[in-house]
Amino acid sequence: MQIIQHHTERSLDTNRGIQPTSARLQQHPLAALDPIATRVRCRAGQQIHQSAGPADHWYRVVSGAARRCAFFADGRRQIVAFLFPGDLFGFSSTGAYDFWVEAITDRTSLALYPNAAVEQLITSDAVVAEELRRLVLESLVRMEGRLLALGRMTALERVGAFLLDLADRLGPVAPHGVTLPMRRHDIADYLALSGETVSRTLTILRQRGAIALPTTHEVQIVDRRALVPRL
Amino acid sequence: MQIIQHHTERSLDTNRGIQPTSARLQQHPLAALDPIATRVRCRAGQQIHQSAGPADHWYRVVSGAARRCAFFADGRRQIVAFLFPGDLFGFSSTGAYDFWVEAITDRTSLALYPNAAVEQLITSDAVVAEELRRLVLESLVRMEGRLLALGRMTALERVGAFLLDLADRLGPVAPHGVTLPMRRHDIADYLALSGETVSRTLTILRQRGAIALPTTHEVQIVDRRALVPRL
DNA sequence: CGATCTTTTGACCCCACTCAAGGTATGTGG
DNA sequence: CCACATACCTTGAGTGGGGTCAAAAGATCG
Repeated sequence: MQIIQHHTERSLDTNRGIQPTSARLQQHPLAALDPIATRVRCRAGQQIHQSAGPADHWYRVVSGAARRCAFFADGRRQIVAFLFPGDLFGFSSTGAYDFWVEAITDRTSLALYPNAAVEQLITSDAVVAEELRRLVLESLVRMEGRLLALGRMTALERVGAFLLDLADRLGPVAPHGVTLPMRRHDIADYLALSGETVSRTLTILRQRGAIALPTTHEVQIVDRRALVPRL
Repeated sequence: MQIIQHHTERSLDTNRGIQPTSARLQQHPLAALDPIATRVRCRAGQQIHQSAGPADHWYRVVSGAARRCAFFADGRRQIVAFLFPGDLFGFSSTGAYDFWVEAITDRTSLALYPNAAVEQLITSDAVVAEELRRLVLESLVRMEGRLLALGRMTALERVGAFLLDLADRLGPVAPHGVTLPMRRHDIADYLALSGETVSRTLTILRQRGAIALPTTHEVQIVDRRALVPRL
């Protein structure tokens, strides 16, 4: 689940005068709480948050990248979501599974918002409440897409869809080149594959001319249609 | 197939007077809208709703059971969720994929609430808004559990977890016996397996003494722990 | 009580996993 | 700047869990 993709264009309100909230939303839904937010910096691999029971904070990724993981007792790992700047998390942390959030890159920084303050903001500010409702619904829809991917797509389709999704999220400006901040093994655990299969699949896509790999962590999308599994 | 019996029986509410919200919530979050709700009855296999674009109604399952499916162009199917009495849906329908909702059993009946009315209720009634927020978050958490299942569980673990989940949802009173309203192939598309594998897996669980199968569609859970993949 | 659909079981196959080895990027100390 | 260590990535060979195809056995219903 990619928790949130911040749609700034939605907030480009022409009426600035009377609505301070919509002006704040040009940044992010919780901007009103920034004065009381805590900032945290992490290095690559560092654990940010472990959910044992309900979270006491909402988190917002400010810069860098993070992964939200679930572990089985025997070591199997599933990455539930990759988190990028603007993404919120923490609100769906129940203690059902062993969820971790870890930084992927050095210099990953986050803002922490106390749960109580967020809940108070939701009840007091209708625009924020609306925006958060939209964000949670959006992450639900994203989740359903991931369900299809993990359930019924082949390795080629999963990797293709992943690259397209990442290109949309990370490079709206340059939609044909993405820098993957995560390792192959992370992609594997995100797509429910093995690291070797991810490698092999990328090689196949390159040989087919669907993508180019200037460096190990840079991907250029050459033939977009070759990556889409027709639904 | 189209919806046939579209008789709008107004809900038979005994208490029509003004009630505090908390009293209404003893029934369900949208109870306040029951007076304007539409009732629909379906037979097995009948299509209830197809999402082409945002839905114009919220739905609540009153009785029976339904499945929410997504289809690929080549026929691959993934059942996103099974819907049972009390479950709400329709709110996460975006046009991204081809989602259908179909009745599983005869005499499945639903209540339809106009989108506009629901949204107005949300903004006007804080308790309802809170309750719905809780429900959406709950379905998000459920979804994350499914992601783990489809991503990293074996066939045995998926079927085991499915039976336990269903027992919790359908038989809180008699936790050791469940009647499965759906066919094997539905379970398969829910768990991202083949129908044959579901059959084989149930046989294995029976042979191991984890479950008993008095009839094809009745399951008794004999050894609960044998069904749990230790997380 | 025959027609049709669903479930079970068997035989075989394939996609992706595992194990393993070699190659490449990254970092560290001299 | 280089030598070395330590990741990480790629590629190959072989295996296995679950898919597909097929047929028989149950269920369901007119």
